[in-house]
Amino acid sequence: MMKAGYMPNAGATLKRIAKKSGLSCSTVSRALANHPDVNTKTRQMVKEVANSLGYRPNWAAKSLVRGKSNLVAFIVPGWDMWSTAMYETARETLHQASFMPVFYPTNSHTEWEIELIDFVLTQRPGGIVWLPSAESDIPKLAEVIGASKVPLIVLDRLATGCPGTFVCTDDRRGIATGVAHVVADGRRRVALIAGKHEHQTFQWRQEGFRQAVADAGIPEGDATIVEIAGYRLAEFEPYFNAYEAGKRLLSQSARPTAILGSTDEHAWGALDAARDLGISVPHDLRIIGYGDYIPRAITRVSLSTIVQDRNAIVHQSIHELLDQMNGEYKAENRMIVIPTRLEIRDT
Amino acid sequence: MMKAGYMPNAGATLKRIAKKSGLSCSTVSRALANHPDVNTKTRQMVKEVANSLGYRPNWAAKSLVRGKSNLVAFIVPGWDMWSTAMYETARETLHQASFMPVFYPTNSHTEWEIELIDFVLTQRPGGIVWLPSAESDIPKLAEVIGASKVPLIVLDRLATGCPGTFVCTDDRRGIATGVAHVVADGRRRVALIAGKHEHQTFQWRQEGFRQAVADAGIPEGDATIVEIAGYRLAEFEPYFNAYEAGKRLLSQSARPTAILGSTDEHAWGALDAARDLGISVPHDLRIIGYGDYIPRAITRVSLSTIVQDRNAIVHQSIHELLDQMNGEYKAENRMIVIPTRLEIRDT
DNA sequence: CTGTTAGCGCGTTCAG
DNA sequence: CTGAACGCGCTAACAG
Repeated sequence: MMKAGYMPNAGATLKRIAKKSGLSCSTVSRALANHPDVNTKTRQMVKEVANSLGYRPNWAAKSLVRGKSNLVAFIVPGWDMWSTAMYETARETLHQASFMPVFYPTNSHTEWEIELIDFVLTQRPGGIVWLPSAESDIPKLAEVIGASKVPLIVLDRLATGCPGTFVCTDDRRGIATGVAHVVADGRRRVALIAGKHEHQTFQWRQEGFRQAVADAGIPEGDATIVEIAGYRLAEFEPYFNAYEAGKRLLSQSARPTAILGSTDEHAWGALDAARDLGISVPHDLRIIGYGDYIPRAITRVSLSTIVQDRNAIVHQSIHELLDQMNGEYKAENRMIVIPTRLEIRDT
Repeated sequence: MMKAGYMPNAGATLKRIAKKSGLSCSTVSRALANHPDVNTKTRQMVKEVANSLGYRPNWAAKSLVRGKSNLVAFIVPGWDMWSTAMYETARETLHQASFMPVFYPTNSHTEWEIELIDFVLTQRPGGIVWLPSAESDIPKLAEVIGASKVPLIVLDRLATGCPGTFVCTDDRRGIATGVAHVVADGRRRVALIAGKHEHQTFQWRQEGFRQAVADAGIPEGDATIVEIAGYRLAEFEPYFNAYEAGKRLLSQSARPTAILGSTDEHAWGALDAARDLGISVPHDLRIIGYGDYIPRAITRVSLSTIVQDRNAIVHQSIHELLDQMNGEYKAENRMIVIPTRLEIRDT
């Protein structure tokens, strides 16, 4: 019995189609599923009846009987254009494999991410692509997802003890490329504005920075790392905090001649700090971001950045996920590293 | 029988909990649903067992037996930050009403939007919030959704024959406010860069413009409307096309001294055209957008714009939707108009 | 090629 | 307060 309010699709169901066309449920089911062994005429007829009734299959029933659904859940930061684009890119491939990508935006609030993942598991998805938000309690969530045995891809983070596949970019080398570039450009006082979260990937970016300045023979005092707090992308916290950090850095007597960000937002904050202090970029200051997910069409300045190759990341992820879903299990904690590419633009 | 690949939650189910705790399914069901007439101790025990088994209810089964699901589907342009923010705002309210908001991003491709809506209906959602993408075939889709009898809110568009509630901003007056402002500022040659789609809401913006310039006594030749094509937000088509249009407009001998956009992207395109032509904004040219959904933190220039009050829109929409879902049906084709507010910033 | 039957996991009667 | 039985809409196994 429908409860109240509305009667979905006027209650068009297999049974009703069966009755109206004088067939059995199974035949109707087979006809609509394009099962081979069903008379072409029958199929035709069934489809017409279904159409006339405005039939739309009941997804819940299908998932229930199958023991799992055809969903592939993208649990990703909602405000991050990176993730939206990723979803977009993944769609076609998944669709061909008759999976339905669904986008579950997180908002850098751990409690919500927990609740969301809980709900997603409730839907028995065929697979999960997870880009943990900066604040999420990765170990705990990883355990939960792990226990559910759903095929899992974790993006841009490392979650030890989590049974999925990790797809990251080469953080250390990425940042190092940026440092090498500005050093080659004659900048000998460099700074990194780094996010203050403990995710492995951000630590690697710091490591890459340290290593690179050491390799370049830059004295310790001339290489600064500023850790800033602030996670909420939606409120642009990383940007605003980086702005403040940038102002402080650039107000020093011996101010840096190059600033790298461990994300694009960080670099952007520094860029605006430079503008407001009247420092000319790139002449007096080089600025390099990391990620390439700020839409250039509306920024009026093209940020130079270490590009994370979205297409490669997504293709690898989806490929890997489909493999996992097909049971072609590869190994525990497989890790796929995607190379980065420095792209020099206006800064 | 689970098919293959994985066994969701190690197959923890009501029955298994029942067996392990020596109770019946129904008791377990009631206990977990916090049904009042169940012994407190029993409930306690059941919950512990459930927990130890890593039980997670099966969403499909629940939806199936209920005849509909607890989903509220947001079918909205994925690249539009407006919609992400909206989803975010709606979340809490819906959650309290024990609905689960789910975000289904569209991409300005009609075929995909059709497919998506088809899928969403398959999930028997409790309600739908729909912001039709620029290219979508509104009448057709409206009919489909209408036939499903799912409570529906349509945002920022008008879909005649569609049985939902419309929530729009006051387009005519909004644009008119913008025109009045620049005229009061002494600008007597004004242009509107308008999207070339036939959605009612964009027509209204054109109407508002025409009326306002007439009211201001501006001669016909000094008021221009440029219709531009290009829908795909993800590729910033509106921006790029507006940029070209802006260049053309501003290269005329008697160039406009104020340009309004019928969206923020349009205004932004004009703004960049002005920059590249060396025209000083706002001194020699005023530029006003519509919408206020370009994130100011990364644009380096704050666009003056006619603000669509997101909060009001969302609150009204969700309120209305919940009413509809509770069966408090109001009228066919109710229309809610949210006032706009001109906000003057850098342009 | 088609019909019959059973059961997916859960909520909901109706009896106790 | 608890249990037994039924059915939601659909697919799959087995007969014919």
